Amino acid sequence: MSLQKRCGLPRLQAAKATTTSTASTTVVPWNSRLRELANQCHFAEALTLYRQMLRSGHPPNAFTFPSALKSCAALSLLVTGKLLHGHVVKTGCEPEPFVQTSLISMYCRCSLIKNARRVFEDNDSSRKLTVCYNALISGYTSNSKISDAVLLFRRMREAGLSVNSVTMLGLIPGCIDPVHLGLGMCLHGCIIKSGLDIDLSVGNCLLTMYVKCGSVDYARSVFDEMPGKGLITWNAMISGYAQNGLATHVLDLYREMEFLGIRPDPVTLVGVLSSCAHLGAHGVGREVEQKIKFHGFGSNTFLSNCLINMYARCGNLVKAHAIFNSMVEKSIVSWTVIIGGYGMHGHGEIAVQLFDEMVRTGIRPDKTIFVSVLSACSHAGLTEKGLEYFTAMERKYGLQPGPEHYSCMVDLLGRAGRLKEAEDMIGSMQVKPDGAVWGALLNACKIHKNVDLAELAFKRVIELEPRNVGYYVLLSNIYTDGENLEGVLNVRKMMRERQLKKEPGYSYVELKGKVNIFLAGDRTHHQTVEIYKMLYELESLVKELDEYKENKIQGKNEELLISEGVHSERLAIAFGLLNTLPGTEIIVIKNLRACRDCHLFIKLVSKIVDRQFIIRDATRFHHFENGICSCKDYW
DNA sequence: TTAGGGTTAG
Repeated sequence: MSLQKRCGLPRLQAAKATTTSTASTTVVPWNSRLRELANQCHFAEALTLYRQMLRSGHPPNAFTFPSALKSCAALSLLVTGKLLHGHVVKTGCEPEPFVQTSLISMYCRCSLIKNARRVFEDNDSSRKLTVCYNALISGYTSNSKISDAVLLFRRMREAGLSVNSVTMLGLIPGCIDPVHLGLGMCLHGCIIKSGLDIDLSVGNCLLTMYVKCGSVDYARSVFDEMPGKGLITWNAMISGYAQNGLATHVLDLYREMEFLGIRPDPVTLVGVLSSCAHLGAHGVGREVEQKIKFHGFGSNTFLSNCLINMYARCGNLVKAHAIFNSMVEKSIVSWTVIIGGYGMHGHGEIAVQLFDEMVRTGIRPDKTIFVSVLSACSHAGLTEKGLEYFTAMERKYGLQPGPEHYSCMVDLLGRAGRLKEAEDMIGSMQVKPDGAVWGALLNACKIHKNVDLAELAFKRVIELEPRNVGYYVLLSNIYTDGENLEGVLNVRKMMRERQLKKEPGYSYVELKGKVNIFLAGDRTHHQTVEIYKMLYELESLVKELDEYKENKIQGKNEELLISEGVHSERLAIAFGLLNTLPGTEIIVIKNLRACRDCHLFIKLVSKIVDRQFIIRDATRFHHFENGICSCKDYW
């Protein structure tokens, strides 16, 4: 069957299109409508109109093809695109630079770079305009062929063609990988030299490039130096900070934006909410929820998903579930975040029920939701259920498990004490195990005090992630548990040799929408003097407690022999006490696990002052029950 | 009348 018949397009009469012919004047209203539809992203309708146009005997001309080809490109309709190419040739429109550009762009969008190149090379060089080069450069970049894009860029300059902002917008996204940062910086130099840095889109694109390369400081200097910032600029910087885990920077920038009276859009608020979730900044999150209502973004599924995630991570599952229930259209992400929320707080049964309910509503699970549900099973001790889901994942849904699923399974079996099965599962993996898989086994060895297997897991995990301090700490703690001092010293020696240091622990308290961060021994806060005074008083009061004194004297409970010190948690507690009224709930968030010492300190302080303290780990809520962490930390 | 580009959740 011919391509034309397959696509339902009528045979085209050869008709030379010139702007002066009588035929072309009759097609003007068709072309206008076609362009209108394509510009409004009604691509399928645009192609239907194109077919109608041909059937009614109106031959297309050079003004018809760009809109039709753009529609094919947007819908990735390569067969129709090739057919249109045939029409272009038949009507003699091929040399037209605008048509040529549209053809190049269509082939690039359909990932047929060779055809795009052929169109480009087959044409007379005198008709190759900047736009043609731009289309092919952008095509190379979006098909991960950055070196070809650069070669073409050089050729373009050698041909004496002018380079404009769109050329740069085509090239820069090719440098979004840290390995291409050098090239990106060269382009940045070129941009400044040619004065294109004043273009808002170029600035936004450069900023995004630095963000994706992880060079947030460079991104910030581009941001600061941009003469006119648009909403996209603010959003790019906010989501850039969020993607790089710099949540406090996100909140500061959002405050600045508010101060300047710039109205946020849903994209801004997505970045802000993900940072609130990261920090456990419940208050700012609530404020953002009000803003969402105020601006009428309530029906935005992205934002609802972010709100659910934020409330769930801040421990407010009631609110998270209420938002989830109120959503008219729930996406798979909505189900993933609510299931993940219940899972991370140890409510595995609810997570499992929700998963089954989702499947009943006809949503097909994807790989990500299996991570949520498997990890929920693992934290709630639902071992058999987890194994059942893991089998169904491949057999029923045809999803090949990745390392992230195996690490959940190793964790699940490991926590249940089935260490041999966990080890065998790693051995049976179709994909290469990553650090998290061996790390899960190492963690299980700590729980079940299996030193031999721990040493093997440590050996493997260190091969994969030699600079991850957490694993050294874990092994050292395993040795401490087994009273193996030599082992502890060996780990410390290894760390010294490799110049590894444990990441400093910090704590934060959110107050009146501002996140107040403290490091151990921190003296940078503007209330430092009052905080230290308060901490000193608290420590003295704790020692006065009968409970403390009695245990100390009789040596009944070693746990109550807490040490003195300016731990970050204690500074956060003192700060919270200074700035809140009696009866308030103070949530202290930790970046790493809070030490047992600090949990005891909080417990005793709570007896003296009328405040309710909750200490939460920013990423690992499941280690805490009723605000008390069950993990020991000997460092 | 015509083409090429930048920010978004689990």
